[in-house]
Amino acid sequence: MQLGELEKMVLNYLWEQGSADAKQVHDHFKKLRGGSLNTIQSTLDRLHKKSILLREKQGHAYQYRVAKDKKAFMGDLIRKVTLDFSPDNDQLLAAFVSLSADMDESQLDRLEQLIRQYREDKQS
Amino acid sequence: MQLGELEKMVLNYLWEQGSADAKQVHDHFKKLRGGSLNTIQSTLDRLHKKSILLREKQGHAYQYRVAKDKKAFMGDLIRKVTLDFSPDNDQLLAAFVSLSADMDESQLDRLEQLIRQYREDKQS
DNA sequence: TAAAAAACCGATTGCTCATCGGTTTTTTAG
DNA sequence: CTAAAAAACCGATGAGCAATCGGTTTTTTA
Repeated sequence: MQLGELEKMVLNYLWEQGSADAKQVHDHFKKLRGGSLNTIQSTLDRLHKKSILLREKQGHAYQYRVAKDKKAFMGDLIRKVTLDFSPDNDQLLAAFVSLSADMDESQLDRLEQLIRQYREDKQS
Repeated sequence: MQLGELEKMVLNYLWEQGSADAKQVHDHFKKLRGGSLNTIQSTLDRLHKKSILLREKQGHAYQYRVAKDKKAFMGDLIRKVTLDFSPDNDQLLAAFVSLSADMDESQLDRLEQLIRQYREDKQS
């Protein structure tokens, strides 16, 4: 399962908006990139079939929203692209630190803080 | 740019071996999954064109090796799939911690240790 | 220098995303 | 209640890319 350019844009829009129907999404994107309502419709449908979007009939039209919040979604994405290359978490950690090569002190602080927080959450 | 199944397997093999020519790669995979030498050849070529593999004529045939080590490669991969969803690093960090939800204490320890080490390396 | 090995080229197949026309179903307004 | 409008659904087309491999050219080597 692979995300296309429009799909990614739609996801970002839906995270911003919380939820929206096809028309709203189309209204937003027709200025930015054109394309018919049908294209948006089928993109929403594709994402829904992939279980990335949830939908619910709210009055007349389906309201779509992303099933997971952004950080969980990104976490899954990272795990997915990573899994083919490292069964264990150790190399994932190493990759992450390598990725952090352009992070500054404050961001490393923040990462440490997140780890602490995560440990606390875990305890409860 | 997107990696296929065979391409990923070849990459893993090359990280294990350090380097190999088409024949060696084919010998390895024909048991596991069949396929002709030509298929391996063009897969190596495709990866080479993508600049993921380096090659150098060593005697008769090209020796292929992965341009980056595994952790740098994975780091790049993570950054790539992530970039479409978060311009800033903050959400990447959050995603990573969310991904870590199934990590145990010892792995969190290890992550902290890697951060410390990274900070030291940075200083020099 | 001829045979063997390797590299290269190009065609085919099988995905999947993007796109949209047309049809059916549902909603709504008169 | 029914006709028009809106929304959903269906199916076709085109583009892009990985996998596959046959055939040809180039290079190596015995």
